[in-house]
Amino acid sequence: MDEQIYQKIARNTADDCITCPEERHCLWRTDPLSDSAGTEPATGFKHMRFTPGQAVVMAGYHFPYAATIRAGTASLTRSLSDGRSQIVGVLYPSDIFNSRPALASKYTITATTPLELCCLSEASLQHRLETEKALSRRLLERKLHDLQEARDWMFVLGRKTALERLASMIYTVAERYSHRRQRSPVGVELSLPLARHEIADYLGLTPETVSRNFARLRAAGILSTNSARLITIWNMRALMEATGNDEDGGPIF
Amino acid sequence: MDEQIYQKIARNTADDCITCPEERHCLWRTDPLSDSAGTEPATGFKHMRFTPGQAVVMAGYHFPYAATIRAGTASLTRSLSDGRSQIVGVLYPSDIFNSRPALASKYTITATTPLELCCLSEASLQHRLETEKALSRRLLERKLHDLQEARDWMFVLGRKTALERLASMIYTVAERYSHRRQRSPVGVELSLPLARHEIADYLGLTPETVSRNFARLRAAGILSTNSARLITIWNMRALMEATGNDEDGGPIF
DNA sequence: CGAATAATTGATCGGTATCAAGCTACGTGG
DNA sequence: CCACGTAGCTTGATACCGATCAATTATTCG
Repeated sequence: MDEQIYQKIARNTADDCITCPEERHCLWRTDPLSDSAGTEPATGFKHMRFTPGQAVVMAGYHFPYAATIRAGTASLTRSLSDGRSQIVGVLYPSDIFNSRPALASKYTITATTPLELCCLSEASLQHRLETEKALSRRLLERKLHDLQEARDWMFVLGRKTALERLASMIYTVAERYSHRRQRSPVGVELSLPLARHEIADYLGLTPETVSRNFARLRAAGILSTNSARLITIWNMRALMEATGNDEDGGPIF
Repeated sequence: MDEQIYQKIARNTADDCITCPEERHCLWRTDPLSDSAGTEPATGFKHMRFTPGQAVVMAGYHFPYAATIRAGTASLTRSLSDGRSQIVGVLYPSDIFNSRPALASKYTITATTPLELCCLSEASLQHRLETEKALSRRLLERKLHDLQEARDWMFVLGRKTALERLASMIYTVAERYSHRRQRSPVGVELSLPLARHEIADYLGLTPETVSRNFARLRAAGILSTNSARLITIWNMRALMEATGNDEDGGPIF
């Protein structure tokens, strides 16, 4: 897959960062404190859309852009030829992937909801990394955060029970979307970014076990499942307790 | 714990980067292509030693240095108050940790063998990040590598069997130390960086299960255990196959 | 409305945890 | 140098959680 193919996918020929819903958190934004602030309008972006289930990159292939998510969610998946697969990261709006576009991707990246990307070519990325001093620092901060997230999830996969894993995922999603979730009279309604089999691959479980543990959370009155993706959390406190995490992350003696 | 306490631990008052075994791979080295090359000799380092089992930092506490490993190994551990714990990373010579010394550590960092660190204070780190252009790029590359390692390990924890996990760990260690491992007439002898209970915490298993699977690898003639830490690998190919990984990491259709 | 796909529920199996008992290696002191 | 004690490692018996296989129900989409 080369750059030409992706040219055809691009829907927005004009750069519309001004109307971008993620403009404030976008890594590609020109820093107001930067030397080039104002002198050079944001340029060189390519916007792409993908439908749920559609692969953005296949493992082992080359995707010639570094990208941020404008809207929707995507998954990073590591697979084995025997069919086992594990989602090693879920990407939400403002997240970055493929930060070294020159190298082949080690993961398959798949849209899990309707997805909009904002892409920057290898050349543009290199140019901006050299001219915008703050960009590499911002990128480093972001990747340090991703690293911490990955390591936190290693604990979930290595040491938590099925119920704790599911509760952990739902709680994380609820926190991630806390600024935009819908409040119904009593509960908190939210749309999960993953289908059941994707949740299973994220939690290191089977879809059946995920289903059974949704049933347990329902039976405990913690949440209800309105449709496959849509749930209402009735007791956020109990959900938090079901994650198995300590009350506060403070030091332990 | 503040800087004064760590002053006392420091054994080497002089900067001996010239004699450092990791000098070639050290992140703190002054880049020969850098602007300040030669003008400013490496300075501001503090060397520390720790004995096996000794904690370098406790989770929730502050360690006022960014550090690289000169010699030995250390573990990054995430723990819960109910006793569950998971090693989320093993640090080898030339690895970096605590790259944001201003923040409290989320992990407990423990020496798993006799450990020698080369530490750089927050102030020195900031200074070097600002004056040495290449440093932040090198640090970013390093952290992107760590992130990939963490995600690869997520697959191990989420989807592999006990035997595959153990084989994966041993194979990784064998690769890591391939440049310095001892070759006996037939086998490859190597010293594991972790004790059994630490291996268990790294693999998301119990020490009993780890032991049983060492027995299985022994029975298969793949390796022998000379002492708790020292093993001889007789069949590297079979060990690789026991990891469950695909032959090559290429794309799958 | 009907077909295909996804999700749920049920029954059984198996792998790893747990509980318990030796064993081994190492350090300490006589 | 050896007796002893301790901690870590190994091995055994049993239990349980989640996987697997199978059937049913729900949902989505043409």
